[in-house]
Amino acid sequence: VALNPALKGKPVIVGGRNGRGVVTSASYEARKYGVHSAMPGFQAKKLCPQGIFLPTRHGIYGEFSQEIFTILERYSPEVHAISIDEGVVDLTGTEKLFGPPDQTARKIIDQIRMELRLPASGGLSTNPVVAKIAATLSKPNGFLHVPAGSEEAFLSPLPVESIPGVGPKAQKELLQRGIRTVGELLKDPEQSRRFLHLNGGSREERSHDHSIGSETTMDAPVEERDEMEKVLWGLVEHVGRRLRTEGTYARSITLKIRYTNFATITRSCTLATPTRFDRQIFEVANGLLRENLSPGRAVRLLGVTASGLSSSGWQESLFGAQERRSWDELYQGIDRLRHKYGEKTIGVASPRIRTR
DNA sequence: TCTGGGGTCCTAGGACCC
DNA sequence: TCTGGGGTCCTAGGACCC
Repeated sequence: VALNPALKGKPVIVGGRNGRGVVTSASYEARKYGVHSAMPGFQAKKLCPQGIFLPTRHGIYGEFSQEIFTILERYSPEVHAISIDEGVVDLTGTEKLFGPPDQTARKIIDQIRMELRLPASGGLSTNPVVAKIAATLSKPNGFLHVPAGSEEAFLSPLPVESIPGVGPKAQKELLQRGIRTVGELLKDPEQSRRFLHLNGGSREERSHDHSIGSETTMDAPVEERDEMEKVLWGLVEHVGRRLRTEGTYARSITLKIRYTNFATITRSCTLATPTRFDRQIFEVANGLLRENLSPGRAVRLLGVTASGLSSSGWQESLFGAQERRSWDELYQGIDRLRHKYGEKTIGVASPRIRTR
């Protein structure tokens, strides 16, 4: 709607076109028909045939995301991204500059609405998790303040699935113990520890081990090894490029295979030497494919993920620093050419790499 | 009509070390 | 004679989030 005001008030469904794929997002008008994110496209079409189906536009989302965080950072240096469109702002100590936190929070939300013409909601509390729950409850376009001291009273009547991290499985498990609300959960110390991380740092504040991955569902199931290798190369080039632009090396490579019956396996391999180079990543991923692919079964998805990332793979490297540097230079050149002339400009001479 | 793609976190078992 | 306890790393799978 920010880009096309004519869509205001219409049932808009992003993603899930052609019956393939799933819904990424749906406007409130579309949700009235039961359409929601992660729903298969054909189902959304059935529920809401008059829906306006739009393709996803990731570049645009990233641009809006940056603008959102630029606004958040006007009010505090302590801004933590929870996702592409959600952030936690620590307003501790900002009273002298901006006034009472609840007024500041409202101002932030207003600025996002006015400057970016995006709907925005927010929550304010003494704890990031409580603030997030409050923000979710205030949707759409609301604001909810949970003052200090009233946190427990606010949380107690809420269903356990209001807690971030409590999904259908956990909800069912808790129900079997007779726990429906957060208040009931709070009476059970063991279950509270499992699901409610109000102290000791919120989920989004804990240190995390980055990973960079790429996966794709093929247009049609693939049985030919040659074709799988071509797909794998595309994924590896994507991952390799991202490793290089982020200046990191990966110590582990994980291959993901999903068969047509949706059975999914992952197989990983940790290297002696961290890498960011397409050929090496491909060697590892293709080796994992060779060793783990069930013969004769058609594959619908392949994925490659790099993890155990570090910017300083050098010390532990078994490679000579010199050799590594020349590889780095080679791939810098490849990335420049691809950036300048397009992705198809330069590729490997042959996707068949001999492994020793 | 089949079910995306990007991630993080947790668990559990086994190898290995001291 | 039949087997401790603590810790780390690696692997695989699954829950969950947006």
